[in-house]
Order: sequence, then C-alpha cells, then structure tokens
Amino acid sequence: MSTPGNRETSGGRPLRADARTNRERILNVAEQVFGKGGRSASTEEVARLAGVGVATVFRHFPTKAALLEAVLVQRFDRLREQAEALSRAPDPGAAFFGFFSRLVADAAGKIAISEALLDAGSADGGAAVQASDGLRRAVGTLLRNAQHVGAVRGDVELPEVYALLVATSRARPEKEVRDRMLAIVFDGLTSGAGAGTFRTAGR
Amino acid sequence: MSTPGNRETSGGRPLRADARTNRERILNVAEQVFGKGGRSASTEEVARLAGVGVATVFRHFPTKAALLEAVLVQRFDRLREQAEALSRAPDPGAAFFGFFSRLVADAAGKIAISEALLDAGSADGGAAVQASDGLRRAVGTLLRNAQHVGAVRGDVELPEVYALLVATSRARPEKEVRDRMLAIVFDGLTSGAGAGTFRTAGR
Amino acid sequence: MSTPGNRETSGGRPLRADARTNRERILNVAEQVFGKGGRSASTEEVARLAGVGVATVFRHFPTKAALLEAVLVQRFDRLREQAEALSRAPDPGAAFFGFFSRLVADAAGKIAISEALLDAGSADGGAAVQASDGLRRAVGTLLRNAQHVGAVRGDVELPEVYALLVATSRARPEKEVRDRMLAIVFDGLTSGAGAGTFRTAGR
Amino acid sequence: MSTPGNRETSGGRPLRADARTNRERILNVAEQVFGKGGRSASTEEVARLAGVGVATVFRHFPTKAALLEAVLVQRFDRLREQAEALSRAPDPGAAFFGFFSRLVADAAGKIAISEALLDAGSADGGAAVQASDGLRRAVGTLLRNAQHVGAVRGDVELPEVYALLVATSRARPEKEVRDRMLAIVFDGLTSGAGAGTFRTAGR
DNA sequence: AATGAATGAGAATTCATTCAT
DNA sequence: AATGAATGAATTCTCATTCAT
Repeated sequence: MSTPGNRETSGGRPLRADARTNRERILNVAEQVFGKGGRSASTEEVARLAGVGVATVFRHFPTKAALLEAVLVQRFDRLREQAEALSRAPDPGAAFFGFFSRLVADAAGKIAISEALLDAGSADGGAAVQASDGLRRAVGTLLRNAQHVGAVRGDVELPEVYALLVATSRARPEKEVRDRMLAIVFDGLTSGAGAGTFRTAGR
Repeated sequence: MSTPGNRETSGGRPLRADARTNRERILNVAEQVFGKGGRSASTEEVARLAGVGVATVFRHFPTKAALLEAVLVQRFDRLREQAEALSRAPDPGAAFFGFFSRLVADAAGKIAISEALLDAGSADGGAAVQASDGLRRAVGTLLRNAQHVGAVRGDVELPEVYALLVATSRARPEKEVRDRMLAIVFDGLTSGAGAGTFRTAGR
Repeated sequence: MSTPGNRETSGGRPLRADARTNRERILNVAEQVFGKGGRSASTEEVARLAGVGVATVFRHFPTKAALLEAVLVQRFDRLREQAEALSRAPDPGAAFFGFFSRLVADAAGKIAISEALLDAGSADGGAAVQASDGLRRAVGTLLRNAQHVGAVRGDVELPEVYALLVATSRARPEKEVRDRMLAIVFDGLTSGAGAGTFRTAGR
Repeated sequence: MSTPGNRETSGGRPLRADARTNRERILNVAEQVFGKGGRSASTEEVARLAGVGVATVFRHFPTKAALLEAVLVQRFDRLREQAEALSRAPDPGAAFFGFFSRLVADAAGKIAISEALLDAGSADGGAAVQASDGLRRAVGTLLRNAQHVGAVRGDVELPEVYALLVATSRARPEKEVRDRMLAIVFDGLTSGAGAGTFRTAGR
C-alpha cells in the first residue's frame, strides 16, 4: 500500500523491464528456497532455480542477507496488506481469527519465514524489522476491533497475542492437529477468567 | 525413573576421570553454543569455548550430528525426568501447568533445542527421536492426570497439547509477555466451549 | 578415432575459453602431481602448481576422485588412440612391441597412472574403467594382428599379455635395465615352447 | 640368520617378555593392515587389531615410517632366508623359478609390500634398503646358479631379473592369469635369442 | 611398560562474494 | 545488464604423534 519500502532499488532509478522481471523471479524463488532450507540454503540454488547466474542475484541483492531481508519484507508486507484489508471487514471477530488461522497455515513449511518472524523481534536494524512492525501494527488493529465487538476478551494485549501468532506459526503439525491447537488458543482468547489459578502455577 | 539413556558412552566402558570431565564440559558448552547459534554454529566454536582442541570434540562425538544429538538427548532426558517426577506430585493440575511453564521458560534462548523439539517429530532415526518420544509420553501422563482431576478439560488430546508446548517454547518474548501468553493458552486448556464458532473461522 | 569421451564437460555446453585453459592446465598438473605422489597427493598441491585456488579445482572436478578419474581417462584415451593408430600400421609385430615399449617407458614416474592401470581391473564403476577397457581392447587388436603374422606366438592370450603390460609399467628401473627387462619379456612372447618344465616349478 | 638387523630395539637392552610378544604381534598385524590398505592405512587400525593402545605401537616404533620399515625388513629378511636356503638346493633351475613364482604369489594382496619392493630401490637410507639389498644379493646367487646349469640363459643379468621380479609381483591378476604371465617371462628367461629384432623396436 | 586421551597440522569440500567477458 | 568463472575463508573430519595416568 502506502509503504515506502517498495522501491525497486535503493538507487531509485527505475529498472529496465527485463531486470524487474528478473528481480521478481529471484525474489519468488528465494522465498521458496529459503522456505524449504532455511537461511542456510545457498544462493547458487536460488540462482539456478531462477534460471539466472549467481552474479545476477548479487547484482539485485548485494548480499545474501539483503536477499533474505527482501524476501521477508515482501512477505511481511503481503501479510500486512491482508490484515489491513480485513480490518475493514464487517465481522471483526471472524476477521481476527481468520487472519490468525491463515497466517499460521501459510507459515507451515516456510522455515525461513517463521524463523524470521521470530528473530525480527530482535535487532536486525533493517527493513525487515520495519516491515515486521507494520504487520504487528495491523494485527493490533484487528485485535482492537475484535475486542470492541467482544469477540476477543478485553484484557489481552498485543504483545502476547503477537507472541502467540509467532509461536503457533512455528509449530508444524499436520492440519488436523494444527486446527485443534488453534482451537485451544482461540478459546483462551475468547473466554477468559477461570483458569487464573494456574497461570503461574509452579513458578 | 531409572533412566537407561544416561550411560557415558555407548561402548559401555566407563571413561577415564579426565575424559568424563571433558566430555561433560563439551556437552554443556555445546548446549550453549547450539542454543545460541542453532545447528549452524561451528564445532570449532564449541571446542574453543570448552578449552579443548577440535579433535578432542570429535573424539568424544564422531560427527557434528552426533554431538547435536547428544545435546538433545541430554536435554530431553532431563525434561522427561522432571515430568516423570511431577507425575507423582499431589496436585496434578499444578504439576501439568507448572511443567509447561518451566519448559517454555527454559527453552528461551535455546534455538537448537527448540528447533529440535520441532523437528524431532520428523524422521531422524536416532537417539534424539527416542528421547523426544520419551518426553512426549511423560507429558501425556501429566496431561491425563490433570484431566482426571478436571484441571484440564477432557476433550483435548496429547498431539495438540504437545504442539502447543513446542510452539510456545519457540517464541522468545520477555518473561512478562511470555507469562501473559501462557495465561491465554492455559485458559484455553481449562475452560473449553464457547469460542467454537471461531475455531475454523476464515478457513 | 572418433573418441566420444573427449568432451570438455559432461554437461555438454562448451566451456568459456579461459575456463577451458584452466581446466586443461589443472588436468596436466594433476597428471604430474598424482604421477609423483600417487593418489594421496593433495588437491591443494595441484591447485598451487596450476596457479589457481583450490576452489577452482573443485569447480572443474567436483571431488578429488573425479579429478583423478579425469586424469586417468585422459591418459587411457591417449594410449588407446595410439594403439588404435598402430593397429593400422604395416608391420603388426613392430606395432605391438613398439606400443608395449612406449607405454612402459611413458609410465615411468607416474605412480598414479600405473596404480590405476592396476586397479582399473577392479570395480570402480566409473569412466576410468570404461576407458581402461577401451585400451585393453585396442591392445587386444594389436596382439591379434601380431599373432596373425607370426610375430607373437599363437598360444598367449590377452589377459596375461595385459597383465605383463601392467606389471612392467609398474617397475621403474633406468632406461638401460628397462630395455633389457623388456627384451626378456619380448623373447618370451615370441619364441614359446621349451621352458615349459619350469613354468610351475616349485609350486 | 646371520643378519645384524635382527636386534629387537636399537637400545640393545633385551625386551621384557611381554614387550617382545607385543612387538611381534604389532609387527604381524601391521603386515596385514599395510598389506591390505597400503601406506595410508592408519596406525590406530594397527593398534586396534593388535589389541594394544596406539601409544604402545609408538613405543615400539617411534614413527609410522619406522613401523613400515620394520614390516618391510621382516619381510625382506624372510624372503632372503628362503632364497638363501634354496641356493643350496640340488636343482638350481627349479630353485630359481620356484622362488620367483612363490614370491610373486605371496605378494598378491600385499600392497605395501610390493610398493616397497618397488620403492626400496630408491633412496630411503634406512634398514629397509639394506634388507632389500640382502634379498637382491640372494636372488643374484639363485640366478647365477641357475645360469650355471643352463636353466637360465647366460646373457641376462641381475638388474633386469630383479626388475621383472618386482614388476610381476606388483600385478595382481587371478592365479590362472598370473601363472600364464609367469610362463611367458620364464620362457624369455630360458630360451634366449630369436626375438632380438624386436627388443628395441619402436624406440 | 601400557594405555586412553589430547592435539596441531592437514585434507576435502562448500559458499558468499568478486571479476572478466 | 547478465553471466560463468575464480577465489579466500570457513567447516567438518582425520591422523600421526605426545601426554598424563
């Protein structure tokens, strides 16, 4: 949307048509490759599957870290856009839980992504953190809306909700189990009270 | 219980005193190093921090994978022992939730461990998987006990509970947030009902 | 002849000019290095003498074994070509003995080569074995031709002749002695009869 | 026999009984191990098969090279003893050819031995060269005797005969082929003349 | 004397990144 | 702009040799 991080290169000059095509293909391939093999997947692999030379990858993304970052930014931005779109949906409860479910389902099988969701909280200094923050804000909106209509209890706050989102997107059980796992979390987000006794039990 | 996995070497012969010391130091250092850097941390790093040569590390653990495995087995075994001990505690509810909390707290900052908790479900064929299964079984016992006394609702099953354990142990927020995150999950495990509408919402 | 094994890479695509140069230099240097130090000579040594980095060697030959194999294939192919050329020479006797002499002379100082001539009989599964077989077949033709014109006695067969070729190419005496050694073998291949009594004497 | 190289250690002091036993066992195991794997077989392997610690091997033989040398000396000495014994046999022809056959047969499957037979000609400076010379001298005697009775033609000399011995002991064909190969060589050593034309053909 | 443990110096191989075409 | 080639710096693992018990 109105994100400033969407420029094609830092130089600002618009890319030639074929270059833009290449950049996009590389980015998409990288998402798959890092999704499967994590950070440690090799840049050559990305180049090969994208059908370009390694040097081309490095022309577009000066370091492997930059490539990884670009992948993450793209992903975070997409998610943020979805969240923003849902924030205008008629049923805020369905919007919130639906988004939560979809994100977790999508993250399955995307190692690097979820690793990143995780680490992006920590210092990276870069664009990925910003993009992650954008997503977090959008989730915050969804959450507030849902609380407004009583779909989510009022006493939970964004940090723990986001932590749950990150956490559950990391687990990679089969769909069946994943759904049952989410059901529990969603119950916890809805009902409230009661179990308070055990919250810190044993600590 | 009487853990059979605690022998010093598979060979059976007890190690010389100095060797055992070294082996233990290496194992502990490795736990930290892999905890911080994940699988991709280098064996050399482990050796350096343990104050021994790389070759010494390899003498004790013939491959890097074996070292990683040993670390995991040790950790899983420890956790299983704790779980087993708690399974005989007077208050099954406190036992279950207490164990859950402690595990998640301990996992903080231990990348490799949680990665492993995660992957151990998949094929590894090795000792780590066995140890992981042992832990899972022990958690199963805690869960059943807690359900028996009504501390955990009766309609949840081990797979999703274990998935939640894995998931939340992966997230690494500060203590504050972690506790609030767990409170939500624990609520979901206690109350039940109600939120069913949203379980698969958006899917 | 039209050797099919001479392509630059198995991929088929012709190498860039500079790459081909490097590949050839590496191959030649490797022939010398392995010739002197045998299989256990180091790849680093090859790289150093070829004036390239180790990684370059590995780019061209993905494993040390592959490099060794390439060296052998090249050598076997060359020898086979020579043998094939000689198989059309006017004097089959001179062709056979001449080839024999030349091969033995060339093998002097080439440990890896003769080791390989030796081992190629055994299982390697690879291209070297094929190339070795090609050479053996070519020698077979030379032998048959020479027997046809009576230059080599009729009752010897390829296996023992090839074994002799391998054996004598392994010994590395000075030229003088080598020639005298070959003279004995050649006599044995020509005359026949007579000494039969001693063939298995003492056995 | 009257060899001066038979002392147990260079120190001169006689070894304790158990030490001598160990030394012998190590030596025999080493012969097998190096026979199978060549020089590159590991010292640990020797130790393991001998049922002693590595350090014990190194106590008896200060370096791997020394161990290899000792193996060779032992082997050369044994062969020399056999040759010397045969030099007093009634039939010098049978003695010569018999010894030749036996040596070649024994060498089969003993990589290091034949490698050494080969290299011992070159500079080693050590005891192995001396032992090798002893063997060579003994073969010389066998040869002269055989020539004396006309079993071997008179115009061949020790260097080329020894070279043939070395060469054929390196080839490792099956028994069948080996025998036929030797038959050719023996013919060459007996008959003489005739094939002279080809001796240096092609050179 | 015997041994298991420790180790430094390689060796093969990989990979992010730079260079020449 | 695109590419294949080149490379230095890791990284895992091995082995002859030394050390401490």
